[in-house]
Amino acid sequence: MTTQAQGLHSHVLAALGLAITAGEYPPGTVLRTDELAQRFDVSRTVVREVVRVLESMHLVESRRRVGVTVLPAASWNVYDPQVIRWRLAGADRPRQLRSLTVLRSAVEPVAAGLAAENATPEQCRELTEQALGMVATSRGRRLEEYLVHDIAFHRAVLNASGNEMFARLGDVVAEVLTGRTHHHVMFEDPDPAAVTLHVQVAEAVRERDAARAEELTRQIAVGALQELDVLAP
Amino acid sequence: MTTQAQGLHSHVLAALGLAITAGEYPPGTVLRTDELAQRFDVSRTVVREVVRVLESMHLVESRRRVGVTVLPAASWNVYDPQVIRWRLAGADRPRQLRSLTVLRSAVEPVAAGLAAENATPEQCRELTEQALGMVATSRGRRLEEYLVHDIAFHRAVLNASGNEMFARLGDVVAEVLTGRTHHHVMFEDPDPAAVTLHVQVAEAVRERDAARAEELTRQIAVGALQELDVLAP
DNA sequence: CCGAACAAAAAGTACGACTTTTATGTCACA
DNA sequence: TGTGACATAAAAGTCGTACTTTTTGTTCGG
Repeated sequence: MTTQAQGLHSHVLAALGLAITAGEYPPGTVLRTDELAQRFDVSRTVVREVVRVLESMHLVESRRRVGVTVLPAASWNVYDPQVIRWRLAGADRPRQLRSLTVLRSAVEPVAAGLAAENATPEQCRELTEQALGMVATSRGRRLEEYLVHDIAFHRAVLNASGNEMFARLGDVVAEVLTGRTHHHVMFEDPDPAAVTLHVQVAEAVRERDAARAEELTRQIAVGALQELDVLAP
Repeated sequence: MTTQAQGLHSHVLAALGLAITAGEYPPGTVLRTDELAQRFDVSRTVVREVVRVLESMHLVESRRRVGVTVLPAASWNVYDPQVIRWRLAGADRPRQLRSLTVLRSAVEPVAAGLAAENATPEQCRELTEQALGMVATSRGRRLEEYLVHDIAFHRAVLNASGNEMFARLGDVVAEVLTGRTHHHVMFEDPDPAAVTLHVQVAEAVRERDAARAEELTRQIAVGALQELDVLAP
């Protein structure tokens, strides 16, 4: 689940990345490549490549004569999808989910407003289609199907905004929505009010009403934040 | 300037990263490690480490029997500070600056609102201090000094928000502000209205007036966007 | 007590041999 | 002529070892 892919490299990378983001090694801990090579039973070459990647994520810092030092969480590249996945898989998943939801609540309304101005007819269609898909699957414990449409909807909004920085948050949103759904008690259907809001956002975008699209999306975001408060007090 | 640091690795990484993000290699281009090793006159070991890092940024993909394939811009990790720096150094700097400013305009107001709720006295002091610093250096072509305070101010807001995702955008904002200043004609002093707004934001945060802090920051953001329209029509 | 020479430790780099995967071309068979 | 099995080779992946470079801690002399 974490991050498969074949190859020794991936394996070691996942193991170390997960361990570090989980706080298993307190900041300042030093690791030696030789030791790691031995521990994972791979060559130093592989370990070095892994360390370089970890270094590019600012999870560790490698210095001569010292070793590989684990960096404090404050310097991690928390926007790296890989890092996000590791952290969501780890212990402080609730905290992480909250940070990301707050980020969403800032970005998505603005993105929706821009989408209303920039969306192509094709993108409008996609948006409407996914909103309708949400309606169709919003009742009868079809949460998994609903999730697919939900993710596709938000991704579509972000893409239609025409801003690449927004568009690239699609993966993040997907992770958050997935995490949220899988943390819910799976017997409850989604909030009907939220579903309606999504349909209305699609409408607003189609009608080029930027202000309304933004405001409606803001309401969705508020709902998501409140929901989070209920789950993790 | 781009990204110093010593070592063959850094050198090759910078060269390749810069070239790829500059669009020098169209997506789909395949590079072979042996060829690269020869071209940069380093060992295959070094090239492999570089490729691994590039791969973690989703700039390239390495496949057996095929080589290292350059990926389309849509899959790049555009939130990676390193990638941002490369792109800002390259040709489509204006586009990049605009994307990032739009992102700022979405995030910073919300961050300011949260800062009003969460800022520690220490953070309030820092905020005020930087705002005053901006005032002090806002006249008399002291743009470089002004920039330092401007960056520190926005960084302080993002940090005070208490949200780590926001906090980590400090570097991005720093890049944007720096880029903007260095692109301006360096004879104009900053807009006095903008300076005032910063002072007012500091006030609002100090007085725990979240709505006002948010609104004022939104005005700053609007100003930044308009300014961008003037520069890059 | 301080500074400079020194020694050791760990990462950085290089090279060469070997393994594994896989795209592609080939050949036989239908 | 088309199709599927098979062989081939190309390129990345992995490993081990030897050597270089930087950095730090220590020791020795002033």
